[in-house]
Amino acid sequence: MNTTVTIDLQRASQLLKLLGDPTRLTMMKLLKSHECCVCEFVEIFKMSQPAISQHLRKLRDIELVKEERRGQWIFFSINENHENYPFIQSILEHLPEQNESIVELEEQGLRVCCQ
Amino acid sequence: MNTTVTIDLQRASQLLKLLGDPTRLTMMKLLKSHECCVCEFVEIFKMSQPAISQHLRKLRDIELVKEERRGQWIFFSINENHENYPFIQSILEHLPEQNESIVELEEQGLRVCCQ
DNA sequence: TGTATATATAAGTATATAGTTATATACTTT
DNA sequence: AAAGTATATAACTATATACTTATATATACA
Repeated sequence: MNTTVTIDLQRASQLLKLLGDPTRLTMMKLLKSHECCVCEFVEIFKMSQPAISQHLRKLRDIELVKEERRGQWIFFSINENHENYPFIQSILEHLPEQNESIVELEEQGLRVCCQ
Repeated sequence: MNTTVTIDLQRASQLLKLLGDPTRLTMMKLLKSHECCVCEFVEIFKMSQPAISQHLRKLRDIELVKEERRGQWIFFSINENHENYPFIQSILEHLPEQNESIVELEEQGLRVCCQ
């Protein structure tokens, strides 16, 4: 009896295509352990705000990430309830931790905290 | 002590981008358990020979697959010695077996055997 | 040697993708 | 209410991608 959950090939390739971009893949790895807002990503990736926003939209459209507004900021986090989260997680496991980017942000006083 | 082997993010996204195409992803899953030649893929995917050949070239360029000529045919197989094979394998594990395509080929007498 | 089969490659084309700039929207603060 | 900050979206552009068709190459076989 085989109880392994498999993912439809079309679906899997769609997810892999989305992760097949260095910016989005790094975002996912970062979000795995830290909530981040758009302006933090702008700083981390040294990319324009619209470029970051568009990457996040793709991740959100397929519901890999959730967003939550807190005041001016919109915080993004991993959607652990995603149907294919185990698949995503098994991919992210192979990637190096990205804590340095967060530490750098904190050192520069650019980490957004709005509690 | 953390002994997990991680993959550089640039490298990982490059691999994921390659797998982020339904044809190539299915090819990889098929090759995981069966050697196949170009003309078999042409039949399975109902795609033109150059289209198949070009997908296989991308997989071969990054050394995810090996090729071996036997007479007229060139057989492709998974490169289990690829540096990132564990990563690739952990992805393919989540995909449904593609044995049906092979069985169909055999039923139609289109499976190439050249021993 | 000539013809058929299998595969690769080159060149062209349509579409997808990732960025850009400009502008709109939403919230905060004064 | 006005100005500032954070984010989203629209429109545009350059490049990448996945095909196509035409042709070249390699092997098999009569």
